[in-house]
Amino acid sequence: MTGKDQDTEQRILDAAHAIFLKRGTAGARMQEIADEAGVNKALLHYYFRSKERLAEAVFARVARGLFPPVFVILASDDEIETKVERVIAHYLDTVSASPFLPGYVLSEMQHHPERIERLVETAVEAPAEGIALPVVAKLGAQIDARVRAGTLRPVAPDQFVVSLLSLCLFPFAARPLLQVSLGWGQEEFAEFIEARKRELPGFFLNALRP
Amino acid sequence: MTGKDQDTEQRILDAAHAIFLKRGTAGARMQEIADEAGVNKALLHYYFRSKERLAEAVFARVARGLFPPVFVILASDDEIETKVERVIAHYLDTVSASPFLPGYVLSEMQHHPERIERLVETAVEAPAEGIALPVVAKLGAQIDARVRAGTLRPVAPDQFVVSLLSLCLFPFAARPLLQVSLGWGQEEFAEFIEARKRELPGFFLNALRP
DNA sequence: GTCTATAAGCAGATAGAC
DNA sequence: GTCTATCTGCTTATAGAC
Repeated sequence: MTGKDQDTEQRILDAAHAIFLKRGTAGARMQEIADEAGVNKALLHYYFRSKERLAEAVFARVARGLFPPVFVILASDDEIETKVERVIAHYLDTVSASPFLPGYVLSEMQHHPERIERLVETAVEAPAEGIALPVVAKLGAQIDARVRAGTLRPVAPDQFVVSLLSLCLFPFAARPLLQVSLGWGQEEFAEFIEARKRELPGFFLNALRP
Repeated sequence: MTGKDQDTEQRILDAAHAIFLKRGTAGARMQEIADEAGVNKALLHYYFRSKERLAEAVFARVARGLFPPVFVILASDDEIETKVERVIAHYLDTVSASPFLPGYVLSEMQHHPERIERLVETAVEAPAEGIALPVVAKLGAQIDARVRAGTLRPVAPDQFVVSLLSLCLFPFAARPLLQVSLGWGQEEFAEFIEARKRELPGFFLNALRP
């Protein structure tokens, strides 16, 4: 449990992470993952038994890193404005470090929706139907109160959340399109994200003004 | 050129469209496409020579249907408000009919960015660097004029376009996640899009208020 | 735990009859 | 143009030595 085997399993998982994100699960090759990890192909099967299971492990790790942290922010007791600012800052900062991430997650979700279901089931203790419903409900109450106070424009909480995620994640998923159609390189895209970090909070909060 | 061969090529392309969108290029099998088209595997190679070429043909057709129409709207002489309303209506209407489309395009772009380049090259007569730059420039001038008139909040035109596309396309790409995490079925998602059709224009235009 | 060697299966592609 | 049959190569997965 300690020592070399722990290390190796982690190295394989990291390697699989890198390769799966770049090529997608279906396009990735076990050989390439083994090379990236600096071990033999057979070891991947020793630790994860099949490509399918390895893919599921990587997807679970990535998805758990991408969504729950933001749900925590949205479920906190912060003001709406603070939540918006925190979510935007969190996403644009963290995802900048691995720009393939949103595209990978969206792609895998589309081709393997059952993975999300399994992921939700093995998550916290409150699977029920719709793991995000409590967060949306709380957010809805918070919005309602502000609307009654006349300090917020009415907006459905699910639309609110989806719009917020859209504005943060889509630009990364569409990066290849943006770079080609606008003639950008790596640097221009990074600048675009930097500018977005500054402009998006104001844009979004302005949309919520009554 | 006329008669059966034209029909067959089209049937194969339609079948490939259906399968590639569902499974992704790497995950799709030529056999499944042949079955869907009601022909033999060998015919796919007769018409398209290789899986790669067939995939490229499908991607080109899909991408040309998804982006140019919206660029036409954005490049028109309509007022900003009208453009926003038209783009939202167009996307939410057309994409509702084939909800796999955004996820497919984003996924393929990520794994085969070179396809976008080839697509842009073989497009209109003005490839240059950045096929969308003229549209963004024109939009930028239009925004500037409105800002000087005090009837619009300043916003960078590229951020404007990306945000608009984000809000329209991301919800479809994230559909599996939304359905699972919010406990939705097909119907609830369709209702969500219907609600979005009504709410999004007001939301977005409110964000642009000075 | 980690390797080499190999099995087993499958997918893309072609040859050739009709 | 369309089919059946087949080839070739690659990929996952396992067996077994160390």
